[in-house]
Amino acid sequence: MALRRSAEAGETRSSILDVSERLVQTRGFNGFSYADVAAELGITKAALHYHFPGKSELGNALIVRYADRFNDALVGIDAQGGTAPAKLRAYADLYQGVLRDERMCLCGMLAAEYQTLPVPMRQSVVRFFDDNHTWLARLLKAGRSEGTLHFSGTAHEAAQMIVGALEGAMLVARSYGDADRFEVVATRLVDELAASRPVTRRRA
Amino acid sequence: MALRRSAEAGETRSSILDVSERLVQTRGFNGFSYADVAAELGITKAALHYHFPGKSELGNALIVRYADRFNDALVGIDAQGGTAPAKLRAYADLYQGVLRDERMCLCGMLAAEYQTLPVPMRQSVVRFFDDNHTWLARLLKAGRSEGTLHFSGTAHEAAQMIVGALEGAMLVARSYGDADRFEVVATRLVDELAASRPVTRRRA
DNA sequence: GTCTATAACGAGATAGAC
DNA sequence: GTCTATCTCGTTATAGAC
Repeated sequence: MALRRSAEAGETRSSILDVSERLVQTRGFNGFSYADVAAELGITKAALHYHFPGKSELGNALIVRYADRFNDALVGIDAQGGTAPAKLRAYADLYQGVLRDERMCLCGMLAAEYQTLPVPMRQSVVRFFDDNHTWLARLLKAGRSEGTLHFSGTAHEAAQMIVGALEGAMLVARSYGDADRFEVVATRLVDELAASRPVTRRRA
Repeated sequence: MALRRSAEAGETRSSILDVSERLVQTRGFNGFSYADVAAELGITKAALHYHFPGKSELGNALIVRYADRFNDALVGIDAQGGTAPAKLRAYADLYQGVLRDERMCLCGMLAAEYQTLPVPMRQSVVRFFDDNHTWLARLLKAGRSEGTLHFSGTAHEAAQMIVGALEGAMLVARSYGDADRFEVVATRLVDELAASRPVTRRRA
């Protein structure tokens, strides 16, 4: 499809990852093929197999790169300072950016297909969620300490809820082709946590 | 695989739906085949095509049956009375029951694969979510009126958040093979809404 | 209603030339 | 690094016998 300029320094490799990533995020790991990627890049399937021996290796490389990029974004949020609620909003905006591209979170998509994934990919997906939970729990603890975030139960539980709520909101919003649906939920979620209110209840 | 007794009154048809439903909920619509279903039922693929001409028809029948069953459950919750928070908890328990079976919500799974689905299936998926939002919004409004549920914004927005949060919690919990993760989130969600607290904030 | 048989296609993957 | 050519298998689907 697209014209082919001569490949330089891992350019093909990253192009393959770019196209595959978009296809997985929109169609799922079981919903795209080497042929799709090859056609779009104007190369052959055999060339793909040179860079990634099998779909399993390609899939795992996708998750690792995605998780790295996501972690970089989290570091960036921490680096630029701001209040805990602002950081939480920035976190939600990461998801929103994905959805505005008409994509599902890569790992949210793979979570749906989890039982059909090669084992290495499964581990990478779980690691992605673990990293998110850890980062969020730290943010939530800090926010609670400084009195800017309020929630019941442990920070880790709240973190799990946030990740789940954002992933689920993306999942459903995509069926409506309506990113605004996500925005409403994300705003509610952040505002609920940032709202000043008494937290006077039991834990689960 | 399973032994075959002679088919009576639509029994084969419903067996096909049962097996297919489980396969879609665990592996996805693009992750199962007629061969899988046929093997498990001990019949041939050709027999499947007699009952459901194509995968599209089978898929749509799955959603319709699932949505009907879900709606029956909602009617059941309404029928047995109880407080709005109790009904909300019962709603969350519907999801939990699915997850304890190591399944994803059928329509949550299909939402992930949305862009690869035949158009009739897409419409049925959206209808499922619409029905859920409608039912929940009605419950939320009633709860707010009687002072047992508290939330900011419109009931419909809150309903969208609840559906998304439950779907997302299922999605992630399944990757951990840990239904308890869902339980924690569901309990938090219900408790947050049932908690008596001032609602003194702006809408999104 | 269910079977056998087979068509038609696409998937993931490999060998070996350039 | 990329190609052509090919292989093997799985998938959806149909024709026609029983």
